[in-house]
Amino acid sequence: MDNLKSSRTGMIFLPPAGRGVAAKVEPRSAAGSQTLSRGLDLIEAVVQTPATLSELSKRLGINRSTVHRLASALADRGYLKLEAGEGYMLGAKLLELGHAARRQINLPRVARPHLEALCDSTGDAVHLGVLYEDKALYLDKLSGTRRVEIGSRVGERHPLCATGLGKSLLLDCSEMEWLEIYRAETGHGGAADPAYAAWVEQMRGYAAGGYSFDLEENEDRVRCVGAPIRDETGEIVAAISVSSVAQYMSDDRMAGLVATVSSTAGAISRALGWSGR
Amino acid sequence: MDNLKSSRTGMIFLPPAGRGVAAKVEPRSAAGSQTLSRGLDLIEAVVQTPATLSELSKRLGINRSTVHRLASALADRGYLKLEAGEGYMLGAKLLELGHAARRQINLPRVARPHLEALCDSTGDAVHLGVLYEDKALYLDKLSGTRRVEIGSRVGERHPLCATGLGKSLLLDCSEMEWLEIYRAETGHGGAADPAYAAWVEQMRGYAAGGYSFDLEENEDRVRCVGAPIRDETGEIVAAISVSSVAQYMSDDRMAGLVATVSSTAGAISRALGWSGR
DNA sequence: TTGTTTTGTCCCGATATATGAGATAGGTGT
DNA sequence: ACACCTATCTCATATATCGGGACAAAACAA
Repeated sequence: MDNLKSSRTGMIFLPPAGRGVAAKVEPRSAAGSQTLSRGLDLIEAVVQTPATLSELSKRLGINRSTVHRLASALADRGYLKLEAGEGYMLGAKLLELGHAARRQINLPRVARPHLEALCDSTGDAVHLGVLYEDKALYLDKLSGTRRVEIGSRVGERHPLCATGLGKSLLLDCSEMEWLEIYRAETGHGGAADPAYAAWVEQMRGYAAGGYSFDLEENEDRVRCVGAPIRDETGEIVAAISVSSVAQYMSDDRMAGLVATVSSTAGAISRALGWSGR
Repeated sequence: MDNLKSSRTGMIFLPPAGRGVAAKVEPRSAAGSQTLSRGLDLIEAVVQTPATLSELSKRLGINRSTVHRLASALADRGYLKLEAGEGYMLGAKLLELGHAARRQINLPRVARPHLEALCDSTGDAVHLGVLYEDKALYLDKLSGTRRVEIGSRVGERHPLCATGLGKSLLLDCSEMEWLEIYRAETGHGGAADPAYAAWVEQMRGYAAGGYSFDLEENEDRVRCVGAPIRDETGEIVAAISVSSVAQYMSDDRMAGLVATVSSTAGAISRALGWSGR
């Protein structure tokens, strides 16, 4: 049985998370404030699965009394909820705060420092973009330190199938969606189209590796390395790319850039609440 | 200017929240643990707008040193983030926790106790439902204590336009959407249709009041009072209704039930992170 | 430039505060 | 009936928190 999903609201009602065996969680650095840190440990100990008081006490290595005091304080304020027969679980306040956080955390500002670091370390032009109306919309651009300037501006929309950034936005799509998008963008494509077959073959490799290349496809003599940015749901919500003219972008250098770009994309993802990999 | 919204991901990038004058926040009950409570106060103090150390110190009436220790502890763990020139703002960890909370909090379980209380206090049948494929899908049902049984089951799908529960699911829709849904469901409707005009007139009243009635429209001799349930975004994600045969549902009694049903719906909404009204 | 007022960060003694052992009460299952 | 599980409460101890104050750096004004 598939999950019930309200077609209009998009809210999903999942079955209660299973009560698997929870690994002993190593409490984080008690930096600064023990009590506060323990309280946060408590919240995070319940992320995977609800737990009773003594379970939490064992996991965190804290006295039951202390756990009780902290947990009830958290429950009083809605950060946890004591469910009868289930123990403590995450509370509704966290939904509210998560929503508030999403309003405050905006992608361009969060990404900026990471993009600057990437630009400094590579010397090339760096782009940030999102999917918008079946195009890659550029939200930020940093010119590299090379002589040559890459001709692109914030606010411009570029093709999805022919740019490194655009391809990264599509890495999680199904092959059916790839076909649909490719057709919409190029006007051709299909099982019999050799150009499409080659493109899909490339995309499979990119999807498996979590990065993407642009080999002078969109603009002559311009090559890019792209990587996707994910939010707290794991969904791809944006992408970055490093671009330069072909003379600075040998195959070897591009292969080496993959790790760098992926690492930056991962850091931005984590700043958006992503907790994967 | 409208906000950029990725058509595929649905993620919205809002401009940074304005730095309005923030009212002095009265710290909640320091029940149990002062340190932990203050830490949580700190988080909640930056929900509306980012704030500097001394701003927070003033607002909460806590020494700057203490605020600094707590705030850096929170920042270390991602609950807050110190943005240069902006002060402290909500951190990415809250996105992660909000997402985890959404997986744990499932509507039927959260709603159950409230529905039971409502059923006990009214004596009538109580339903919980969501929008699913242009119908109202019943997720839970409690039979009342009356002799007569309302014939409906969990898992059934009922019309949107002719039930109290269904109408409540539609309260936030635009009039254009109302027309569309009404047409799809009844096969008629339009500016010239007197039945549709009357229906829309009723819906306007319901939308303004935040409740809905079913006056023997769906099933003969059955009347209902419905109210919408909202999540942390304020969106209507479900609805409840109280149903009984007409002999127990005088106009006066229905008018009186509005407050009761709305109150229950509000309580469930708050358990889903809603912070409105 | 210089002076003024922010910002975040750090230190350290006094004491308020969190801690944890243990006891209690209410369930649940055998 | 029992044993064993919850969550909750009390209280003496000492520890971790508190807050005054000092600091460097940055932002701002003159």
